Amino acid sequence: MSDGPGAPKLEPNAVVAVDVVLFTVRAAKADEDGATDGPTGIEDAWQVLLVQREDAAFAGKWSLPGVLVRADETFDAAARRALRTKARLDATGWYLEQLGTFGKPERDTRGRVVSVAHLALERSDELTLAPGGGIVRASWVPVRRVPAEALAFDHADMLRVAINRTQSKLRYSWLAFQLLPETFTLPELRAVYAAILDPALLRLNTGNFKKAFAPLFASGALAPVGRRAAAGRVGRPGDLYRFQGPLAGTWERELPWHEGGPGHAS
Amino acid sequence: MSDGPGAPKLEPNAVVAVDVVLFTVRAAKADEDGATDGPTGIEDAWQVLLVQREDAAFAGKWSLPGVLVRADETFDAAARRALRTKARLDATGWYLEQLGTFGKPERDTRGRVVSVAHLALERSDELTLAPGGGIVRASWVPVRRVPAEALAFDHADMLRVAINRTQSKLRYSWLAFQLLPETFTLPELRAVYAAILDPALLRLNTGNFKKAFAPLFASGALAPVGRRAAAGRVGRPGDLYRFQGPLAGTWERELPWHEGGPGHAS
DNA sequence: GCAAAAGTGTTCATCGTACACCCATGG
DNA sequence: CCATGGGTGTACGATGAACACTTTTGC
Repeated sequence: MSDGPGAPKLEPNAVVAVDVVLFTVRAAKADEDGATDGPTGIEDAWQVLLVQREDAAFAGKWSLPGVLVRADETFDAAARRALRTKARLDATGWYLEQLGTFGKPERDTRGRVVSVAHLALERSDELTLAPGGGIVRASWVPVRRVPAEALAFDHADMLRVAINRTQSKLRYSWLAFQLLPETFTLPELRAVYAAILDPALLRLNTGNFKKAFAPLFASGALAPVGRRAAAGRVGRPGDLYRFQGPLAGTWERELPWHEGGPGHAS
Repeated sequence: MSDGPGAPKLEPNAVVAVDVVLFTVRAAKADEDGATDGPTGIEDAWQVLLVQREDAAFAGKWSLPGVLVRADETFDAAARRALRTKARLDATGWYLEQLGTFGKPERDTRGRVVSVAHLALERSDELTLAPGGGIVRASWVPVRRVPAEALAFDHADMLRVAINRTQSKLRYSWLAFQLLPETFTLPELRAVYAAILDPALLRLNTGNFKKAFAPLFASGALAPVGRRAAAGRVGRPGDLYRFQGPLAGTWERELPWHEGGPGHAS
């Protein structure tokens, strides 16, 4: 609802906040925990930013970075401010979209708090996290290892919605390129899809993977640069590519590999 | 954001409301305007509920039904209440989902009004509209004939989002059945898709249309009843079917007919 | 019986998957 | 020079679109 202009001011009836689910894809850290990995751990490369607040009342609880929305502030601005003040991240220009609004009457004990959840995506190679005001810790946590119980409020619900949205959107949009550097190799691109959608994609034939992007190559949205990718440990380094298409665009058709990974025929 | 429990009450900083975009598919009315139709007019069958408020300040403006959210009310409940109090519709059990939240600081002159837009779908054969409190008119308006300028506030934005969401969701979910009676014919089902997605679907071969629902027939979610459909003007009446699957489910694959209608080959 | 509309089955082209082969780098 | 991994091209099978044919109604 929204009422007539010139009418008397309305009485505020709720507290409006924003929370941000910031995803990234980064090498699954083997530090800190030492060597606990069995397989490659590509599925742990998909990570989310979580913060831990000072309040003793929240001992041990993680939460998504969030702030109250200011009087003259858009949701978008508030979401970026949340990243700045809670994790010292400059989110200017980052991909950011609204996820949905969570407003169950009992979700916060301090009154009717309505939170507009947002989804943000950014590559994190060059980012450094630092706890902001009222925060003791800010960390990247593998999405699939987030313990739902350890999240404050209904942040587990928000995360679940963010996961679903990201996975679906990866299928019919060019979201993946937002998680890669300016230039990247096809194997790196494949890693993003594998981390978020299905690890089995890593075992998919390289040729078939490239063919899925044929329309992008045709339209020039995805263009090769110059060979070398600073050779890795072994094997031929991948060719470098650059993405220069509209991020918001959608595919004409869905991506070929549906859930369950490759190997459907025969 | 959301802060610690046991903390002092937070000061409300905004007015939270809900608005509802209620869609239906009904025979494009030829009344009122007399005979203005050239072609079939199937695209006018997709209609949205709009109301006109008493306030002189809004002379001539249409808006989506909406209400302020009460202290202990969920968004869902508020949205259904909006339909009840503005158009005398009992929306119990209707399909209802959250669309997104609109909160630009300047969208309402009476303060910071944040509106959670909702999408509702229901068949309207047995519905009767009646203006509710503060409303002078409640009408079904063909979606493609809604003049953006005639809508109050940012309701045109909400409608646009609702249109896109409905069209996409029609492709990978069973939303269409929500707009049909208990039993219906395949031609009626096709009419829903044609009205919302593409009129060209009406010229699509009946066999191919049915084949698109093969997985539904196989799973038993879509089952035949008994032949007769009370013969129409001419031609053989369609077989009657009943849908009894989960509404929220999604397809394994996308629907075959992509935008642009049939006739892609040769 | 003729036109119109619903429903059934078949054919053909397209596209996704699998597979075989070539190229480049590290040890 | 051999193992490993990236890149290219080809062949087969599944599926969607077009079409020919049957069934049922109104005039």
